[in-house]
Amino acid sequence: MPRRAHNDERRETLNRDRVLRTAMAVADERGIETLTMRELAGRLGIEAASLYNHVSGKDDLLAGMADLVIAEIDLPSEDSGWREAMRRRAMSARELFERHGWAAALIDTRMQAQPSGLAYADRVLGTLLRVGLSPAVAGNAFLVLDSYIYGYERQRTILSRDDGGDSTDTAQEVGDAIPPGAFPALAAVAAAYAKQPFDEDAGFAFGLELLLDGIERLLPTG
Amino acid sequence: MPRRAHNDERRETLNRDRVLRTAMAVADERGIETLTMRELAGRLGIEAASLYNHVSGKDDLLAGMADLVIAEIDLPSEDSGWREAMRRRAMSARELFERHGWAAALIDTRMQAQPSGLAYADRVLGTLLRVGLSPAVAGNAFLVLDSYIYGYERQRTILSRDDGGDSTDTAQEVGDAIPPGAFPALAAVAAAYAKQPFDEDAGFAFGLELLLDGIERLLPTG
DNA sequence: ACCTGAACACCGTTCAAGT
DNA sequence: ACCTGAACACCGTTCAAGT
Repeated sequence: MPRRAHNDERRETLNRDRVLRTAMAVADERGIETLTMRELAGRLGIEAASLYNHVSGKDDLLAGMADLVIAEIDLPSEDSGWREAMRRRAMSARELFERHGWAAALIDTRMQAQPSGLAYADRVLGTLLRVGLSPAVAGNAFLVLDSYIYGYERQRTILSRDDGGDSTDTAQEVGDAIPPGAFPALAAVAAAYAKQPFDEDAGFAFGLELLLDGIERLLPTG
Repeated sequence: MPRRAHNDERRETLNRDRVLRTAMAVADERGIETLTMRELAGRLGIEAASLYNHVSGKDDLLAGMADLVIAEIDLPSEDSGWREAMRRRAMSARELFERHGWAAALIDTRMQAQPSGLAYADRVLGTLLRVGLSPAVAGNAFLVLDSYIYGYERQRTILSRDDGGDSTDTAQEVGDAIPPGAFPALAAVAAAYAKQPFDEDAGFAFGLELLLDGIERLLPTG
């Protein structure tokens, strides 16, 4: 019997954090629609009713997951340039959605209600204020950027099916599903992507840089 | 007994369309989260089980609602300029969200699976192809624009609470909720909006025109 | 062809009872 | 303080039975 195992956390101790982490794991592995109180309890080796000792209900559970997931978004250090800072947080959010496919939907609904959401907004707005935007303009820039960043994720998932298939497969399927001759423009685009896959990163950067250009023109020095 | 009433439709006849329209009315009035099969059936004066004669299940019900709601988006006539066409459909989508607050979430998930969604995509892509964009570029432009249009709706609803209160009230609440001194940038922006309300239309147009500018630069003649 | 009644398998949640 | 067992009010859905 070792005095102290390398792994110092006692796995048997159940607390709010372990409940939330396990819930995230369930959502990652089997999808957030399979996350029920009974399923989560089973994973933790307890009864569903016991969960209410650690979270006040399912809404609190989802709020806690949102809080943790927002905290995973990497906010670049304050000394990097504002434009690079906006680019990096956008990229970080997109990486987050790769790890947690359910995150975008949760963040949409609950961003502003979580402590980590306030910290996130404050850091972003602080970066924009520091380079000379007025509070009102900074707020607008923040709104426009995040509309695009989070909106892109939703549209993107429409394009490439949830299945592992890449965008050429999806384009092929869409192309096949179109009644011949009915939607010529859509068929042409689907055919183009079936031949050459859509570059999601480049597609995202295209819109992002346009918005950053516009914000840059609002800076006092520019 | 009149040979034929002005109102030719017999209100008693239940069919898929009337089920879908009633479901939309429930979602409009009480929110989509209150739309249950039992509630809908009650509105129609039948039992929940009878709904399955007209829709194959709740998923089919939501798909049908999405199809109808996408069809409400006004696609401008083909002879107007591409830029005006993009502007008009964006405005039309935003008006749609005023009528049907639940529409954005449904459209996100189901746009591409509905006949009206295919028609919508074909019309938009057709407009972009006609002014000389390649299929691949047109697809990217479509994705970028719709990311912004639908993303803005989600971020906007975060800003202005679902309650009737306008954005100054929300800003005031946010400002009050912030621990004093903790989030100075966020507090400054909230204070600015508490004094002067955020202009949602102008804020939306700011980002939209930036994206349209960028797309315009990709045109062969530009 | 359309509707009903009753049931089924599932939810989130509550609460008295245990330890 | 934390867990269990059993119940409650609700879901979506199925199906035999009616007309």
